[in-house]
Amino acid sequence: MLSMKTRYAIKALIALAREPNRDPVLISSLAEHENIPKKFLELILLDLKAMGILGSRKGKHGGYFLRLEPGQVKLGQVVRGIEGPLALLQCVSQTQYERCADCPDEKLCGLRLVFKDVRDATSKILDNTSLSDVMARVDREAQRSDLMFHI
Amino acid sequence: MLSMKTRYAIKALIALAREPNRDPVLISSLAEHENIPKKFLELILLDLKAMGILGSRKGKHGGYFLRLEPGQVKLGQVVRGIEGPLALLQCVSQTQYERCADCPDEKLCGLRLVFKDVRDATSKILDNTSLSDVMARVDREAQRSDLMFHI
DNA sequence: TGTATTATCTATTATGTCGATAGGATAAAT
DNA sequence: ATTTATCCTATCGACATAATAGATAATACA
Repeated sequence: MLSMKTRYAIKALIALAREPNRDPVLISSLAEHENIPKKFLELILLDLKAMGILGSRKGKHGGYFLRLEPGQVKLGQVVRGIEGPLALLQCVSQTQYERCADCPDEKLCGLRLVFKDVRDATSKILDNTSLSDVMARVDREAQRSDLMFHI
Repeated sequence: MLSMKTRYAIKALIALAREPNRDPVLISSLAEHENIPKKFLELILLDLKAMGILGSRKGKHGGYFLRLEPGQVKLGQVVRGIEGPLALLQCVSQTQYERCADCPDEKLCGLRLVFKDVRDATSKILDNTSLSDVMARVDREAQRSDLMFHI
């Protein structure tokens, strides 16, 4: 299961991606609109800034803003940065590989073979889905249900 | 990441699936061969028994044995039973669906749309991979590396 | 019947992570 | 200088994880 932290992170990013002029958005306003505890959100945004995804400005007219194009920010990067590796086993992680302590022969580990497939499938999706993809899907869905409503 | 418990469970199941005559295997022998803390393994096997996958016999000549055909035991079932839902979000879980507390409109949640795809991809793999599939892949891999050795 | 053998049950422990909060330090604008 | 905001460090309680301990119940066999 994804942690709250990761979910908040993605929600915040999508909200910031929807901001028209890349104007800085206040933490408090973001927290309020997205229903995220403010103090918790502070830490999350700080992380996202450290990852190079967000920029910030202090003082009046300050806040957080997207530093990259929404199409450039992939969910895979965000999840890895906040949550940790996508893989379900360390020994199949690309970014955080680590040998299993007790594994006698990694080549012959059945779990590893299967969960490598799982990881590949997961990263294939998350590394090819950007913030704009997510927004586009939501918008399409919104349009669809709006159409349904008018029948 | 998968918990140790789940990893131990799958390893134990594969070991039991390799047992030729479905003879009961001692917890202690299983624990030793698979490098699993014995007392911990006890609890795991108990769970697998409750799930109907294993049977057991007490006393002399007792132990645990597979109750189903290795081809019938899917990794998806095992992971769900020990670890919990495959989905990364409750709101896309088939077996443990639960609405997100704060979500204003589930239909229009971008996360949900993406992580439903991830769940589908994951369960497509794990629900179609049985213990015999895992064994077969390992055996094939063993043969391959054995061949390499003899060149 | 008795005894060794083995799984079963219940409780407990240590350690760590998660979600969240608190309070002050720092930087920018006016 | 003062206000406005992010930035930083520390801390909290609740829960999960990985493992251990010890007593109980069932079975085989002599």
